[in-house]
Amino acid sequence: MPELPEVEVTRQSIGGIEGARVLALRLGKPLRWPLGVAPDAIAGLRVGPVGRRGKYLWLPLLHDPGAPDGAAAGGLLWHLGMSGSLAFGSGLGPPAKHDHAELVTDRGALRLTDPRRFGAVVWSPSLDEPPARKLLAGLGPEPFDPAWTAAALHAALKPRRTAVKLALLSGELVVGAGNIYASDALWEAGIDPRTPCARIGPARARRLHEALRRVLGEAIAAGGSTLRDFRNAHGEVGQYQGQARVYGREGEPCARCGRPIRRIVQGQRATYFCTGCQHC
DNA sequence: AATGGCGCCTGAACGC
DNA sequence: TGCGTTCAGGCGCCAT
Repeated sequence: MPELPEVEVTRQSIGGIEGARVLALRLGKPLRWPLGVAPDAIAGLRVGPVGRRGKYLWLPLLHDPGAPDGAAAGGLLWHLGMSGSLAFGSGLGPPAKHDHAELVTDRGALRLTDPRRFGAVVWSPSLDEPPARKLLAGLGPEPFDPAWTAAALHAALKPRRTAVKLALLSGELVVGAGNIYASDALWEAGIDPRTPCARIGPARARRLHEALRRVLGEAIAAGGSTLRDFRNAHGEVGQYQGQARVYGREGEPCARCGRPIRRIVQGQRATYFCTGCQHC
């Protein structure tokens, strides 16, 4: 579930953890990557403001002011993988089968539930040092960064020959669009998902730039998409799936031209689009 | 260098 | 309490 909107909704819903003191970090079955630090080593640290880069969450952990070793101790990089979600609260109950990480604080526990265990919690001394530096290297620009312009998108498209849908999924053009929002943004922009990137000129790049921001922004406002597992940290489902343009709507009429929406496979992933109003 | 494909895991839905 | 197959929203790694 988690693409940028779901991760951002999660970030916003765990804001209450800022300022909490870490009591313990408990791990269940192995996640995608090892934690990289002894869990005991972070006890006593304070949680700073939660950040997001692409589909990663960054939970800064700080020493108390005036501590001899400075303010920033490091932080935890969280990734929700394909099936992860976070819950935060003081009454979560005992961990269940798919709860594989839990940061216990004096304001409640932050718990990662992740059936498929493609998610991760990784310690890093900062975002600019390994392992965070390596994990975040190669990520494209943030879609809502004012510095990310239509011209920048066009320049990033120009040297690529791959299909634009696949390029969007790679996160190199811009971060955050996964399978749902890549399909929907391309419908919004009227671009066939099979179009080679290099064939997209400035006008269509501008439409795609606008479409990505619109679709991702609407999805955040809708609380994300809940196809199966996703919940925000308060346990609430998202609503975007009900307003998706094309994702998951094979055979239904296109909202713009009425033709049936088609499903194809690109890079072993489903792509949904309208043959009537999306052009190569 | 760029690109395409694989595999990590588990659970649900489907066809037989 | 049927069983085997297919599919699922991510992403690092490998071979080409």
